[in-house]
Amino acid sequence: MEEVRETLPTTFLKPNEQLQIPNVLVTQTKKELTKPRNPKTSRGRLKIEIKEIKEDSKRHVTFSKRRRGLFKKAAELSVLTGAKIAVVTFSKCGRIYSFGHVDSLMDKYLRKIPVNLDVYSGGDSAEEGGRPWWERPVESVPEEELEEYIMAMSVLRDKLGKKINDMGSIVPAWPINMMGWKPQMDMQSMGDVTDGVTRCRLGQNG
Amino acid sequence: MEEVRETLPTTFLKPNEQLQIPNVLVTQTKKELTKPRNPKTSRGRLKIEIKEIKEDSKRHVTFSKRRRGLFKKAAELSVLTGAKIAVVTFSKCGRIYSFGHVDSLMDKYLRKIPVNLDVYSGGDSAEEGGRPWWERPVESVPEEELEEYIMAMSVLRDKLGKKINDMGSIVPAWPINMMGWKPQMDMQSMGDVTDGVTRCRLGQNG
DNA sequence: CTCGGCTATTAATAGCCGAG
DNA sequence: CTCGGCTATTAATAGCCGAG
Repeated sequence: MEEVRETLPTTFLKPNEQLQIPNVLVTQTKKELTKPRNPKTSRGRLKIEIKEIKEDSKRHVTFSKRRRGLFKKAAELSVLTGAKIAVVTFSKCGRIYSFGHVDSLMDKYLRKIPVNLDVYSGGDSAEEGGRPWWERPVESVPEEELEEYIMAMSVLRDKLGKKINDMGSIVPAWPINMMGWKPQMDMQSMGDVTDGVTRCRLGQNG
Repeated sequence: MEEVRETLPTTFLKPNEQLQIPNVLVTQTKKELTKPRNPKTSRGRLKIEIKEIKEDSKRHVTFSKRRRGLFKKAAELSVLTGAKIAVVTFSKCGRIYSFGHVDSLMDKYLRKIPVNLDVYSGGDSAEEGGRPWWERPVESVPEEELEEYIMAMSVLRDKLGKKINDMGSIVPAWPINMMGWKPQMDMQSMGDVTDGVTRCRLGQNG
């Protein structure tokens, strides 16, 4: 694997901090500073069970790493097959990361109502039904009932598309950079929707 | 311009065919049928360059395989970190595959205007700018201009969410199964938008 | 032609350190 | 505490084969 110096800055984008552009020079310096590792320091990649990681710190790291991996995969797939791909991830803390084409639109309007639609009952009753949630059918969702709303949204989306097409015809597509966004909503309203969310990062500090 | 052959291009999910649940027994049988492989038959995974695959057949296979891989990754990330993830892939032929939470909504309304928004100029001028499209900034897109539309969509989305929340509170989330969808639009209208799309699978047959 | 299944091999990443 | 960078190891997958 080559030394991909990701220009992915400031992993999580704190509200008060400024974006810091990483210098390539620093990388080299850091590498020299770290003392050569003992031959058997790392235990290598360990096999893990696919279930929710309880420890906040660990989960955070995993989210960050795997999200990057996921985006890379998406990028590769897009280039290899010429497909258009959109990926959106909502972290438990409510942070939104996105990647891809349609994504740009997604983000823009999810920014308004981030957690509103994704109402979980609370815990992870995911695998209790015998199958994880992503393998369950959608039969239980009455599609017809939603048609009217969807139609309306389609019309709006159509307008939106036309407008953008009009303005930004220079750009092949108007993607968004890999980047974290803090949802622009108050913690209060978030608390209304999902109870545990606001306490995501407070468990260890408070 | 070639003519459309009578064979339906539906490789993935013919409208008249039923989804077939794979039996475990069949697997065993097949394994027995295949003769034991020569010790050095497979060359193993070969390193490939990340650029568009020209051969249609090969690209198709890659799309199918890597899409599955991507969805699996997304699923794992979702379970491990408790994040909500949505992934949408548009194949070059216009087929839509989706995965995840928000996704369900995405699909529903992308189904109406699939290729409309993702107007490519045509070819792959992706990497000409020095960077691939997904690493470019979005500065060139005037966000403010779109606010009104987005606001309108947000309102609609809000309503939609409430309605769903009202109806389907039993379901923890209303995901969509991994599944291929043929976009429900005529080839004509597709031809209006992107010129090359309709000729996706016709190059080798005619 | 088109796709699922099979391996050898590459690519992703879990845990660990060190710095801030 | 929080995060980037480093390896040993697991997980994904390119090409191939056989069936429909």
